[in-house]
Amino acid sequence: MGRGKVTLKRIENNINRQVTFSKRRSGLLKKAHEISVLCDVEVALIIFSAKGKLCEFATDASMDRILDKYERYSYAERQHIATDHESHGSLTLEHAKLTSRMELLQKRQRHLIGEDLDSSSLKELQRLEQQIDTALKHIRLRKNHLMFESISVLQKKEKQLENRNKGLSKKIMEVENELTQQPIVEEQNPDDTLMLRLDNDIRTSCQKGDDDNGVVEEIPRQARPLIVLPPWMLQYMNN
Amino acid sequence: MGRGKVTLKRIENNINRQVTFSKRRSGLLKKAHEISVLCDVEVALIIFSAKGKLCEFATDASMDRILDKYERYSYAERQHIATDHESHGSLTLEHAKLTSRMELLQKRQRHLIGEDLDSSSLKELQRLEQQIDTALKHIRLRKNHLMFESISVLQKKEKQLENRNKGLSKKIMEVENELTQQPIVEEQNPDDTLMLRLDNDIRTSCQKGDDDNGVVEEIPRQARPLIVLPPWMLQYMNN
DNA sequence: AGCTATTTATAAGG
DNA sequence: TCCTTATAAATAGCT
Repeated sequence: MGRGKVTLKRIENNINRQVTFSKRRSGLLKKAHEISVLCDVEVALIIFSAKGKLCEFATDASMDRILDKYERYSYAERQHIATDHESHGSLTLEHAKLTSRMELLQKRQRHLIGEDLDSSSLKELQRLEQQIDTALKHIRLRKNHLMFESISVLQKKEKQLENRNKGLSKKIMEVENELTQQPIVEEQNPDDTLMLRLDNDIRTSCQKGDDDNGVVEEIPRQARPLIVLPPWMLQYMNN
Repeated sequence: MGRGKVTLKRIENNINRQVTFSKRRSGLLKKAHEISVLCDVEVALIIFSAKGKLCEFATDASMDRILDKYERYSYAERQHIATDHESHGSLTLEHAKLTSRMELLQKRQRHLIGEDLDSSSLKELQRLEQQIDTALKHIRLRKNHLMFESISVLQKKEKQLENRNKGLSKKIMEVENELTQQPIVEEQNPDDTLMLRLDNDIRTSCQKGDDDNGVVEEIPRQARPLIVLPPWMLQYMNN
């Protein structure tokens, strides 16, 4: 339909192709619309221009509904054909992969927390035991590190507070001496009464991780500071 | 284009509508094909007849690729509109959920094997340690169970073999005694030389799981059978 | 983008 | 559903 006959072949002239695209695109959209109205059917039309611009038409059922329907329809068809497509099929495929991977992870996780072991062989159990043993070492190492860190921070704070208290006491004494015959009030850090000296307890409980002997951060017994623990930390000392 | 002008309105005559649909459908498909070839663009056309029959056309890029592209394209557009569709959207949603869940699982798994602990607090580490400790107990319990089971089976077999050997020896002796002056051949199960008496080793190594004392299946020292291990099992006795 | 000669699509009828 | 044919529509090549 036009002054010349068309051969079904890509139009090489860039401009011509562009123009023809424009014209035919509108024609196609119009016809899609017409058939949908005249014949009362659902139509979805998607056109990507060479530059990647999207142009679409869909019956009022809306594009998504139609695509959804299409997916369900064609899925049902190829349910057993198992054709692997890259894109959409791959989402389904991905989904399946993820699900199975997840199941594996969950199973492994159950094993790691000591559940569901009935199906495991002796060899698998052995490997599991070793892995968990190593894990335990790492965790205790990290825990000890955190605890000692926390402890030394607290000790520093304590020192600072004590020093400040001394300074304050001194000042008060001086002030009181200046004001003749006022009774001397002894200042004491109220926290001191709550602190517990737990050097030995810590040393034992932190090393309680039996096999850890070679792994625990070794702080030489003599070099290690006298550790003073606040009571809330006691819970972390027990297994 | 036809003998009469068409008005854009649903064709009420059932037959006519059906016929027109048929004709226009092929026309539409043809035009879709033409534009895709002539203008070198991607086209996807989906038509559902009134009866629900599917009719489709897609450039050789394949329907799925184009629909996928469309999805991505339009997803980018409505990224924040957050329209929830039933199937398609939910597949994507499912996918996202699965992915994030998986990441969680993987993270937890890393923790369980003692990796990636830097971000964990003291409290978390404490819980992890307890959980793993429990897991270790369960695993060792199961391992011990399997080993003792295997051992007792082997012992039974050994007994049977020994008895059979005795019977055979006896028989041979009798036969030999019958045949005057034949030299006596001593029969011995060749496996006997490979067996190792490891009662003590087992008892110590199986209980080596330190904290297990209260958990290990207690087989009273005296009631426990003398355990004879085949050499291949030795590897499972060491940590 | 608009024009128009021409090709194409298709409505109506069998 | 397919064929025919008159005619409406679409559009190629120009401007």
